[in-house]
Amino acid sequence: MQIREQLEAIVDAAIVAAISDGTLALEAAPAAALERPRDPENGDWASTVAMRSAKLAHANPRQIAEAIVAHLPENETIKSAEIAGPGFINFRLADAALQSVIAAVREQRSDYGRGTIAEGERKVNLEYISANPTGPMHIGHGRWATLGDSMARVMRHAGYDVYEEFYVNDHGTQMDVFGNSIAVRYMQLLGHDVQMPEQCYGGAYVVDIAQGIIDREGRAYEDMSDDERMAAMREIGYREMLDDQRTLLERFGTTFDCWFSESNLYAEDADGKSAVDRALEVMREHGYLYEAEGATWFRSTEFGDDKDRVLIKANGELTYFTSDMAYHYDKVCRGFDHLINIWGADHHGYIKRCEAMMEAWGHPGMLEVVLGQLVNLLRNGEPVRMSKRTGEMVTFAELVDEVGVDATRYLMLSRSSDQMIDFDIEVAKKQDASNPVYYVQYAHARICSVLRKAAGDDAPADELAARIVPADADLSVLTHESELALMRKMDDFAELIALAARDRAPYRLTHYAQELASLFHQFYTNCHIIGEEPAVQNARLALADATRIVLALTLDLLGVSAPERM
RNA sequence: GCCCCCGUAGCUCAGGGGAUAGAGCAGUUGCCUUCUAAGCAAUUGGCCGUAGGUUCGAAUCCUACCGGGGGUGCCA
Repeated sequence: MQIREQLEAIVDAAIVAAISDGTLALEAAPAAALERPRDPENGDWASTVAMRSAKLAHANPRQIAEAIVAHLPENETIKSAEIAGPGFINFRLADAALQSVIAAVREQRSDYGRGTIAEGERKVNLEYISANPTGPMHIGHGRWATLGDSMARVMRHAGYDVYEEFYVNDHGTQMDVFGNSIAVRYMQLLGHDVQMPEQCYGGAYVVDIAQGIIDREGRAYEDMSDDERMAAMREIGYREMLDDQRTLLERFGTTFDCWFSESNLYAEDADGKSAVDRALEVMREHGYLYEAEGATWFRSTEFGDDKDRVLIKANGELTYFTSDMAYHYDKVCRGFDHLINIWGADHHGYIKRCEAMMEAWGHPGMLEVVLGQLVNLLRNGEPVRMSKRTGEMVTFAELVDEVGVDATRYLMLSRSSDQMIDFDIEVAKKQDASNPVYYVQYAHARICSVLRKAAGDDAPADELAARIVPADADLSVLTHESELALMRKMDDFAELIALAARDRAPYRLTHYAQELASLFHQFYTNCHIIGEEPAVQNARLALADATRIVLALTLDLLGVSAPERM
């Protein structure tokens, strides 16, 4: 049990006791209302319950606080409880209570801070990136990749059952346009005088794809009809783009449980019906479809949307929204408790209609859209739009090539998703103190170095720790302020995970990692480890090892590596 | 017009209704013959955009306004 939970139970008991013997005039027991004081002078934990319940209890907060303190049961957790200011109850923890964190971390290892989520909320579908397979991913996709991946890791640690999904938009006219773009380039490269039509994909990568086809298969497609050639090139280009995306994301450490193909929504089953047909049917049964101006509309204004939305255009084609409706209907049918989509801020106008369709099916609130603000790419403070190599938009792949996975992930994650990011390539590349990722990794590497030194050999850190740090080390000698501060911070971990998961806010872990690293560096400076008398050395090694475990775990949840040497 | 995000130190940003608003960077100054100086310590720096409201208590919640960014297709 976490220290906070123990303390909460003790305070709850005191409140109940004060109420039952009439000292406190309240009908129901208020919550313990514990928080970490900003200033450590005010104790390890503080309760604001006295001030919160002053009105209901018709008493002044300090009196209430006194009543609660007087009823605190015997325990080994609290060293002192004093009343301060307008009615805070400031608790100081017994050293032994704080020290128990070290044993807990070293025992639970990568399970430290794991939580549980109740059935009925647990199964979550998380869809993110979903870049079109018609071109390379850009910087924004990099942000969603990092955010989605880390969110999944953090939510899993908090106890959610997260299913990660990438929606592949491989249906629709854009694919034909893409195929045609490659075909035109192909013919041009073979010396034919054909013009690239308007609204085609003009990027250099399209030429690369066409050249690749020529390199592998030569003139095999030269004599086909335009339609046949377009269809063939569409398939080749699609495979190539999808492979590129998968390869890059794997290298970036982001994997999916499912790559969901949009075209599958149009595949007919034994009854000759597709997922799209069925989704439309269900919506019609619910009575939210109508015909007007030759088109079929979804009455989304019923649920607060600005205007109704077209599903079937007057020319008989389906809109993109119809695909999305079928896709989400499919997700609902697959039995998730909750659906989360990560979108760029430029898609925010699309949210209302999607929420509307969920509500129309009787699942209000089931879809949650996490909007991420966009990324501005800079180099030395100057905006960069163009890649030096291609003269086009800098791609995500180029960014990872230049900056590296760890620094890219850390910087993308270090800001709240509703904060716009100015990503400066040159700053990201710096391997010095201005780059927080190295500060955190350095703390981890430093601990590993201490373990190596203490053991006298170069085995991996886990092995060294198991060998040289006794599991039952006497921790009572750890009473230095920088030792206690480190333990307090580690005790905050479970709560951090629960909050970061709840708020879909993995960026909080970057701040935590920096704080923990900073506290370790202070401890390292103030408290020597190797060469102290054995009891002290063992206890400090245990503390350092626990810090190593929590740092590595935090970095892992961010998808950032924890190097043992730097 | 309507919708979303942002406005806190010179810069980039934290701040789950609580005490004297924090961190990193940048600036200044110290600390390596001892476990990694990619480190530590000290110091400079604030009408929390403005005005109201709710509250015992507001940077935090509500309303209006000001400033910056984005969105508002029978496109995909």
